[in-house]
Amino acid sequence: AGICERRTQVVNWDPVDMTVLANEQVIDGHGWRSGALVEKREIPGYYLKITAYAEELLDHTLTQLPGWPERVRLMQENWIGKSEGVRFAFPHEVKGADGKLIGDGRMYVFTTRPDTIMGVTFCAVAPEHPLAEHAAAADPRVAAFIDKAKQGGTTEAELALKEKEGVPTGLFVTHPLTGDKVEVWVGNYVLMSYGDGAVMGVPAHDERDFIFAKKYNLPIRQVVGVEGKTYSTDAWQEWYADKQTGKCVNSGKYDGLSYKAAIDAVAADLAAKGLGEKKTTWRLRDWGVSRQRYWGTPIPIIHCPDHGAVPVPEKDLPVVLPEDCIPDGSGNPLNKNAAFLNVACPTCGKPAKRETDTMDTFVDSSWYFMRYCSPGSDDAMVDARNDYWMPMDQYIGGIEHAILHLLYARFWTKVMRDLGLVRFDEPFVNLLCQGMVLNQAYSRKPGEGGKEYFWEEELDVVRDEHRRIVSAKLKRDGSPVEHELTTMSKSKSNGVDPQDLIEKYGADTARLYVMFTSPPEQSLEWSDAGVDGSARFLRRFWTFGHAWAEAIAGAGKVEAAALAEPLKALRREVYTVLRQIDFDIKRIQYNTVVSGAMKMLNALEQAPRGDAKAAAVVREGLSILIRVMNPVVPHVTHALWEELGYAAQYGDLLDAPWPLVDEAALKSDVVELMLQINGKLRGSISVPATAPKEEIEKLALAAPVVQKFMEGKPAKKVVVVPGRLVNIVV
RNA sequence: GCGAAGGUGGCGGAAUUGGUAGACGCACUGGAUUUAGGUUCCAGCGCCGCAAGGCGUAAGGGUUCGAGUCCCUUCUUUCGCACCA
Repeated sequence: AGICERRTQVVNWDPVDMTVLANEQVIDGHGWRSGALVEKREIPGYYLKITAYAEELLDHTLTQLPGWPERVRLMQENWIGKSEGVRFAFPHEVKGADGKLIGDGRMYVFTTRPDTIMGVTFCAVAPEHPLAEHAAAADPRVAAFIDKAKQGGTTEAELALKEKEGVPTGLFVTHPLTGDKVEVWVGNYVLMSYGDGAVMGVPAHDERDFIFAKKYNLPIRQVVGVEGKTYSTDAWQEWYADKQTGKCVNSGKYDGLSYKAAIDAVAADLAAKGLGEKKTTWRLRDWGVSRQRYWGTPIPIIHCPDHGAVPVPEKDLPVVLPEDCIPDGSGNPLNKNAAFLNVACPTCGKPAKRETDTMDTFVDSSWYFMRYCSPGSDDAMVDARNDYWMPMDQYIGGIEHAILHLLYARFWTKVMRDLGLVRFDEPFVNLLCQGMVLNQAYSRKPGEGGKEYFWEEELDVVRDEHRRIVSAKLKRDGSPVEHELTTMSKSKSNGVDPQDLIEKYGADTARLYVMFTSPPEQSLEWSDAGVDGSARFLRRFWTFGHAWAEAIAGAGKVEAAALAEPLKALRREVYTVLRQIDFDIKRIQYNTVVSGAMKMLNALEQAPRGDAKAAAVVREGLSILIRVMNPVVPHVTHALWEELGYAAQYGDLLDAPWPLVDEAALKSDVVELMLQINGKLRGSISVPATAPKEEIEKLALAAPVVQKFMEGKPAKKVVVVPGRLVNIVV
C-alpha cells in the first residue's frame, strides 16, 4: 500500500544498550528518541510512514479522544510535535574542500518566529553541521570545541544542565532581507536532528539566544515592542518572547505589524526572493520496524540479485521461523541458517536470499485486539465481526504505553481504514491507565557500578511500632542496606509471585486485595498484612453463607410491610450500599465497590438467628452481595451461589441479572438531622421523614442542645437542608 | 525550565461533588476463647484535655448560614517532556 519502505534513516544510536543486550544485535527502531542515545547512524531497514499520518493523528488526538486521560493525550500531542513556522536560507559564498559551495551556497534554518527576523544578530549551527566541519578544518579551536561538544554527558539530565556554549567559525552568511553580514557560530545547544541543524539568533526575543548573546557579548536588537513596556538588555523578561501583545519595531517596512501579519509579510518576501517559505516541522519520525533478532515476525521479502526485493508470493505465506536457532552473541542467527536463508527468487527462480530482519513486536500489538474479533478467519486479517465489535469501548493498559503502543495502534488503524479493512478512525474509545504495583526494594552500592538488590528473606528488617521500616541489614554479614518503595521488578528482587498467593490464599484473595487497596488509576503499595485482611473477609463471607444455608433454604420472600424496624433498617442499609456500588462501578472506582460489599456483609451479620423474617431478609441480601461481588471474586461467589440454592432457583450466576435497587426499601419513617449552631456540629434530632421545613425548624429550636448553645439569644437565621441538617445562626 | 496530577489519622484510602471529615480495611491497644502461638469474637483507636470543651484535610487569606470540596497567594510531592529554534 506504499506505507512501508526499505531505506535508511539517521537515528540516534545507543552503543551502551548494545552491550547490555549481549545475545542479540539490536538496532532499536525507537533509537531515534533523543536523550541518552547519542551516536548517530544511518540505519537501513523497513520504515512505516507514520509521518504521512501526523496531521490526522494530531487532529484526532485533539478532537476524537474525549474518553482518554488528559495526560495521555498531551503526551501524544507532544510526541507528534507539530511546529509551524518558516524555513528559509541565509545565502553565503563558503566553499568546501572540493571547491563547491557548501549546501549550494545556502544555509537553511527553521523558525517559528519569522516576525523577529529583523532582529537577527548571529546564527548558530550544530557541531555536526557541514559549515561547522568546514570551519573546524581551518581552525583548531573550532575543532576542539566540536570534539568537546560531541563527547559531553550522555544522560538527559546531563544534557539539560549543560551550559550553552559556542565558538565563532569566522564564516559569514548574508541576511536574506537586509543583506547584512551575519557571523556563524557553532552552538552545543543546536540539534542536527531537528530542522536543518542551524538556527537564526535573535537574542532580543528568544531566552536561549539572550543568554548566549550576553555570554559572548553579541549585539541584542529589539524588534518587537509592547505598549507601555520598556525593553532593557540587563535581564530577560517574560514579555520579550510574547507573541500575542507585541508589534514589530525597528523592523523597517514591517513596523507596526502584529505577529500574524508580520509572519505573512516576511514569508511572502522570502518566497519572492526564492529563499524560503512557510513550513510545518514535526518531531514525529517514521517508524523503523526492522529488528536484527530471530524471534520476531518475519518480513516476507526475498532479495534477488536481478530483481531486488521481491515479496514472498501469497501461496508461500506465512514465512515460518526455524526452531533450531541458538543466539551466540554474534548477531542475528538467521543469517547463519542456510535452510532459512537460501531460497529461489519467486520471479526468476535463480538463487536468492531471504530477508532476515524481523518485525518490531509493536507491529503485531498494533492490531491484535481486532484479530480477537475474527477468530478462525483464515483468509483475511479481519472479517465482518470486527465491524460489530470495534472500536473498543474500553481499553486498559499501563501508562508505559501512553505513547508508542497507543500511537502505533492508532496509526495502524488508520492504515487499515484506508485499505478498506475497517470503517473507523480510532481503535480505542475509552482508555484507562491502571497504576503499577509497588513494593519495598532493598539494595546497596558495592563501590563502582550498579546497585546490588536483595530479597527481604535475606535481611533482618527493623520496624517501628507502626511497622514502618527503620533499618535493614544483610543477614549473612550484617552490612546495612538501603530501602526504597519502587515498582516490582525481577531485577530488584522485590516481586511477588502470583502463584505463591494462589497456593496460599487462592486467586480470589489476590484479586480482592488488588481491587480494594487503591483506585485503579493509582499505584498500589504491596502489603502482606493487607492480603491477610482480604483473605479474612472472604473467609467471613464463606462462613456466614454456610451458617445461614439451612435457614435460607427454608426462607420465603421478604414481606417488606410486615418487617419490624431493625430488619427494615437492615434492608435499607443493603439497598443504600447497592446504590453506592452502582454509582462507583460506573465511575470505575472499584476499591469502594469492595468496601461497599464489606459494609453489606457487616450489616447482614447483625441479623438475628432463628427468625423466619430475618432469614428472608438475609436470603435476599446475600443474593445481592454474591452478585455484586461476582466480578471481583468469581470463584467464591460461584460456589456460594450454587451451594445456597440460588442456582437451582434462578439459574447460573453468570446469567443472573444485576440486582436492582428497591426504592421502597430506601424509604425511612424517621430521618436523623444534624444540628449546627453557627456552623458547628452540636447534636442531632430525629424527625418524621415527611415533616415540612417549618415543623423541622420548630423541632430543632426546641431541642435541649440547641437551647443550651443559643444561651437565650434569638435565632438570626435558620437553614434547613432536608434529609441532612439544620444550621441555626445566632 | 515547560506541562499535568496530587498533598486528608501510624498506613492504604473514603467523603455520591458545597451540608455529620476520617467510610472500608491494615496496624496498634484492652478483653473473651485457647495449654501456648495462631485463628475467631467483643470493645477502643485524628490531636490536646480528667471532663466540659477546644483544635483539626500542606500553610496563609477570601467567598458562604456552612469549605477537604469553590477563588487567590505560597510551600511541597509525584509523573511526563526537555537545548524543538
